[in-house]
Amino acid sequence: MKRSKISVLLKSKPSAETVLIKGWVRTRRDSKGFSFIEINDGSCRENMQVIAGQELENYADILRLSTGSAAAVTGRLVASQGQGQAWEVQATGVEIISIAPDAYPLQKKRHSDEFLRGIAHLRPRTNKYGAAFRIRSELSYAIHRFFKERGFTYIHTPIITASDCEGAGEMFRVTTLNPDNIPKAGRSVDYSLDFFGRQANLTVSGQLEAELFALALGDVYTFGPTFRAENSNTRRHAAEFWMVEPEMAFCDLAGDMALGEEMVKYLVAYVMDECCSDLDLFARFVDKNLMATLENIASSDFVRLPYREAVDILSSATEKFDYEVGFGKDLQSEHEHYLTERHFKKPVIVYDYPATIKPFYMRVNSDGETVAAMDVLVPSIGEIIGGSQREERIDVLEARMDEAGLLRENYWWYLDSRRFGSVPHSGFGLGFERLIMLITGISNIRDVIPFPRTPGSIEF
RNA sequence: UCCCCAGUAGCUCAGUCGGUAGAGCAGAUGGCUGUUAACCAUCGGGUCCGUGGUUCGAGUCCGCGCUGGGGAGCCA
Repeated sequence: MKRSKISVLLKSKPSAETVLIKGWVRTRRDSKGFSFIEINDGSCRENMQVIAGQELENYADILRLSTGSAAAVTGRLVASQGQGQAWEVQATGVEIISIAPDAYPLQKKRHSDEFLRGIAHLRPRTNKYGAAFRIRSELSYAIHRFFKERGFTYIHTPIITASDCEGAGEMFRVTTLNPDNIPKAGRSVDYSLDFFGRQANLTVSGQLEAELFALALGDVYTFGPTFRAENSNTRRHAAEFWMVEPEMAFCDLAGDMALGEEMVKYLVAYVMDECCSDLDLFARFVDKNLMATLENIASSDFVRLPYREAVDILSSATEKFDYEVGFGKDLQSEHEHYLTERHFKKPVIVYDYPATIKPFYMRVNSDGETVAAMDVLVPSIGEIIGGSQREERIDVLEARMDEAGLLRENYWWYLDSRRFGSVPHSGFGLGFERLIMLITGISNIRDVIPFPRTPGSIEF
């Protein structure tokens, strides 16, 4: 018989038909003459309650099924006589696939996130992490669907790159040179002997490559891993994370902001519609205000706030800040929190930042001192999207590169895109893990990545 | 990288003024019951993170280190 997923069985109609389920024992409760076994197969948060009677020939063995053990159960799917679940399986056969010894670290009680991080190979077997990673999967699908519905083309930009993308952060080196015997050309490393014949790194952004494809295919996006070797030790940073980067030809900053807002709302609404059961777990046990927060995001208009006005608001706030506010200074975490959580109480898009604090590729505004940049700030998480209209005028772009100390010859291909058929275009980067944090209420990025990489931590 | 906090049973934690180790859950055994974080009883269970020091005596106080967490910076 073909095995049925519990998620499918729970949605089916009563038929008393014989089914086969396979999964892991979450808990077992014995009664006189029979035993209740809760089986979870990972297809959904809910367990299937199995009734195993003493008439089963291996009943003595069934009583040894401990939490974490694996079993295959054949039986009739019937309406449950008890409270708490609609369905149950009256077992006609229980095959014990494997018994988990007492040393199994997961118990049928709440564990701390810190403890579970230490057993990242087992934590997806818990309700909370199973739900988190199912939502992560659903969100990935929703991202592709969002762009598909809008005619975007999915681009795979390179993971290994030679461009040091305007110093978006420290980069991981990619090399096949022997660290114990590095070839030198004079005092510096002779990269001509390295695999690619020059210095290579893991990508910190697919943006520059995505721009080239936007200027060919119109609307494109990337969705893949990104690497930052920054020594960041916070609940919002990881060395390896996933980023979504749409890039649109013939699009200005207003269109960029509109897409960012539309996308965040779409994804929030998607999970609210499609992941009710998993989301409910987070709303009940992780963040009591989660549903109100999500409804607020899905239904309210995001504030559009020029950087200058943000500075004015912060300057006249009665709140005391540790960091000074002023034109030319970047907004600090405390400022973002104030704007989204206390002043506006909803997502805020700050735009038109001073050119001095933004990278070379952002389009210089007519005032000459600001650039067409925008950050989408959300309560609790802070910056979830950073984007801009790109500088399409080659003379301005080259001047900005010179100011930033970047060598034009290293970006000849990027500059070519402005030389041949350049058009206004815009894009942004959305931190995928931060989005999951926003939607689930999970407060640490290490808990929304299956096997997180952070400074000093790469066990799994 | 900086600042702060924590580390005690398999897990979550308590441990008073410095006086020699506790609870709940988990486990084992028995009982009861269409149960549902099942329940009741009994039992077993400790390198108090490591190291050095103060003291008659350190889980407790002090130094150093390790690990984890929170905040900041950087950013998504």
